[in-house]
Amino acid sequence: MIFELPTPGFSFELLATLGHARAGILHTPRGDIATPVFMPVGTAGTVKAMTADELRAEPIDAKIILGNTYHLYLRPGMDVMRHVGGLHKFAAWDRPILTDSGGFQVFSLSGINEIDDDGVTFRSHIDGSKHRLTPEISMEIQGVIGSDIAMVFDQCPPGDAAPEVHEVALARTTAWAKRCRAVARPAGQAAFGIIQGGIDVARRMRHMGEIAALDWDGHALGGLAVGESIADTYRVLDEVAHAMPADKPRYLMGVGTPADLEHAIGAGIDMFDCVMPTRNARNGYLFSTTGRVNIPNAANRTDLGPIDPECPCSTCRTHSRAYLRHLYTAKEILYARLATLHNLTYYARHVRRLRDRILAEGVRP
RNA sequence: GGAGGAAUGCCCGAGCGGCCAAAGGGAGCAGACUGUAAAUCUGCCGGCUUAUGCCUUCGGUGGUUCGAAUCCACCUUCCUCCA
Repeated sequence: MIFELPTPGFSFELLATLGHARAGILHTPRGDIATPVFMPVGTAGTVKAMTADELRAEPIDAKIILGNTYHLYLRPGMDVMRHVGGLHKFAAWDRPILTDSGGFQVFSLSGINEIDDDGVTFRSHIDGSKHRLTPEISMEIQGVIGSDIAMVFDQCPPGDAAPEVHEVALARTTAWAKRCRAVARPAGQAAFGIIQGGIDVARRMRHMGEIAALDWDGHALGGLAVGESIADTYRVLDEVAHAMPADKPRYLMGVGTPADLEHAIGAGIDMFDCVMPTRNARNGYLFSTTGRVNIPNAANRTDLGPIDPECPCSTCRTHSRAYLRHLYTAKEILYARLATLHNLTYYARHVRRLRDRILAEGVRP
């Protein structure tokens, strides 16, 4: 079953469902994206430590990656971005790119910004200079970046925020979503709305209604895994995800652990992004079917086995835990590359395995 | 041969009478990381331990003192300068 999305060139094909879980294909002008999908995060125009070729090649074979409005706006800046003709050419990435709007930075950089109803004034984390981000500016920047999927500029409150804070953020996010919707986008750029509301299901459902009414190409759940308990995260997913419009892709922003992904897919989510595989790789945390591997641990000092005996990545096929531990300990640059390659492979295979199960055991819609 | 200087916990290195089990850094050990201010950050790091507790430590031996890593004497080792 194929659903045409509002933006020309985009459609969402549902292949199978298994309970609330779904397997499908998001068709875009720059290529198909098999869902559920994990999107590696490339905030500053690079999935840290990886080349575009490595991301495209098996076993990672990333169909889409992320970029970030706030970071790319600050550096290299929009003049450079215009000059080079957008992020695809700049980063030599010809597959789809999704850009986050800078909304998450309203949360993560809350110490250096001021929010008002019109937008957010940031202090650059690079040089302290002041910058303004509004829904219109965010969409304009995402247009210059030339991403395939733009996200609306939202306000993401922390997990422990009071109800009043959520209500204000909700009203703002809806108002900002309408303004984002009104901005003309470059041809071939889709846009997703973002549903906030914290861990209150009723609030979430209410906001979903407000956002879904604006005719997006997809919908995202924002503001989860931002400090609330895992139980709360899962409860919201269980009650909200399957209620999101079924004819459009459903994206859970910023999540999560392999277990989180499995749970969320079961709840009906189609798309994910998270810094966990890349950041944790650099910080010594490697994923394995045999359990987590803290590579700096002394236990790995003389272990000649691979990180994961079942992993087909070149890191696991070529190098031992002992060697990786040595590279990590010696702060060798190669470590970051080998570790990131492995963790992204683990995530890609994890999600593909879950997708295959839905296709094998599910039913055609 | 003579004159100075120095020896501190795994390493480097502060301390120069009590607030010193001894700053700081490194190494080591463990942990955190969820729309990336992160190749970052946190904790432990003499022993026993729940400890604001006890025990053993600052080259060695002896001494001064209520009290010494800190002062004195001698010894050992190393460094610099003069012959």
